[in-house]
Amino acid sequence: MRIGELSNRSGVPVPTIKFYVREGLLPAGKLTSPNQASYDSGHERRLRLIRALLDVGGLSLAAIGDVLRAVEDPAQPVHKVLGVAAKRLTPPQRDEPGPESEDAREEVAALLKRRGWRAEAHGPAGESLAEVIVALRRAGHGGFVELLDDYAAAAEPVARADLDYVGRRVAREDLVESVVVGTVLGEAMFGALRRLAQADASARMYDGDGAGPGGDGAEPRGAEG
Amino acid sequence: MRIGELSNRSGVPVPTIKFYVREGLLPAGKLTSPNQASYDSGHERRLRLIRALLDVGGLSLAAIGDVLRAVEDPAQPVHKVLGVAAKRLTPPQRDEPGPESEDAREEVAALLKRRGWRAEAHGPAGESLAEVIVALRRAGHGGFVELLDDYAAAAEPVARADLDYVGRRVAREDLVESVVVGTVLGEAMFGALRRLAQADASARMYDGDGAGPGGDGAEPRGAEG
DNA sequence: CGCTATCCGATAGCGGAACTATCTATGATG
DNA sequence: CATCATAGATAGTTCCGCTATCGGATAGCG
Repeated sequence: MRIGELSNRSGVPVPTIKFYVREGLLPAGKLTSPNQASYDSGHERRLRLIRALLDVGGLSLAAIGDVLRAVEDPAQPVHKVLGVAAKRLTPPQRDEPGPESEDAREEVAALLKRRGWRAEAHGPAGESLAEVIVALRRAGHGGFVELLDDYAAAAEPVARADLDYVGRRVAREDLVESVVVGTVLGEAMFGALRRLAQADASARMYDGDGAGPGGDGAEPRGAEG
Repeated sequence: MRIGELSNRSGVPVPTIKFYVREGLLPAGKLTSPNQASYDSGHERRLRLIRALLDVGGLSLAAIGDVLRAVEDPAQPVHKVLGVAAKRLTPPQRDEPGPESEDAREEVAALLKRRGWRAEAHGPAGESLAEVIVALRRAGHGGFVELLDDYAAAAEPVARADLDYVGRRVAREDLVESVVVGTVLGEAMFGALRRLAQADASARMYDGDGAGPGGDGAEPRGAEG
């Protein structure tokens, strides 16, 4: 297919497709003549993946580029690709280290030990956890950190489900892509579910189980949607 | 204190503080003379909150402004503030609705029913869940949607923990702020934990159960290709 | 009283991200 | 043959989150 059709199918404007090619996010079409290139379903799929990671996953184009290149590189072990995805999922920190960071890092390490997790406390995920802890404390909500273990307990079955989904893949590239999609879009999915579950818990708490003081009283209907 | 000290304490440059004031994120200092204003610990706290939501939570300044104004408005019921936070947590969608969105929305409604959640299927959280589902399908990973129930099950205890934390607050503004912080920073916290748990699960799966170091960071000895 | 550091408030500029517009040359298509 | 889409290149645009600079006023010190 030509670029116009690719644009129609994917909903991405032609100039944007060209831009993505320039940025190395999308392989160029196969030139059939000096001013004509043909694109296939692989391009379409890639384009949809880019948009998903961009719009829903919230990754930057630079991050997407890194991830996609890692996915395509057969020399990259799976967990390294995941590492790239994880690193680029969170914006770069801008704090200087400081002693509070040290404390937070130790807490992360202690948590890993407590739960017997085989993960590097100083990898990207551990670092971003430490950053969150620091940020919570600095914002005056250090108490929230007490929920760490509850959160960690909930994260285990989620991670198992992720890996289970991934485990059904056969081809390496499929597998790696699944990991990335699962990590990035799964985060968005869980976030939305969590907010729904919060709404439910909040409705029960503030409306009571059928009526109640409600705290504020501007609730037209407590349930359903 | 004067602006210089506020800057030193919070680590935010003076021009940036002024900028935040201009943007309505931070109340202006109390003028003691035409060119002198004094700031208090409330300003400092607010500043730390802004930075936490910005750096770790990934909210935009505009979103933070909306949230903070909602927090400060005593007329806003708690769940509305949460709604603002939830809405601004996810970037605005840019898809036209289409039939796939309709399917996804129905799936969300069905999920809520299945789990007996009292939440609005068409509120911001429900909408973003539907968007994630659409994005997964469009990216060719519709299978991931099968994990919805596993994810939802894990989200329940997390939401309970959140509400439990929030429930310990007394003053309304404290309470609302806790909800926001919990929602926004909690998401980052869970995301990091999930990636750690994935690293653990992945290490067990790919390295075998007693082999070497797992994790997603730098692998000293090449585990594979 | 003078001196300098700081401050307020306002305006303008900057750098990065993600496009978007325009242009030329060339070949595809009816 | 005329029109149209395309490749490839360069330049421009919009938004965001600051950052720099400036004019005037004041603080506080000797």
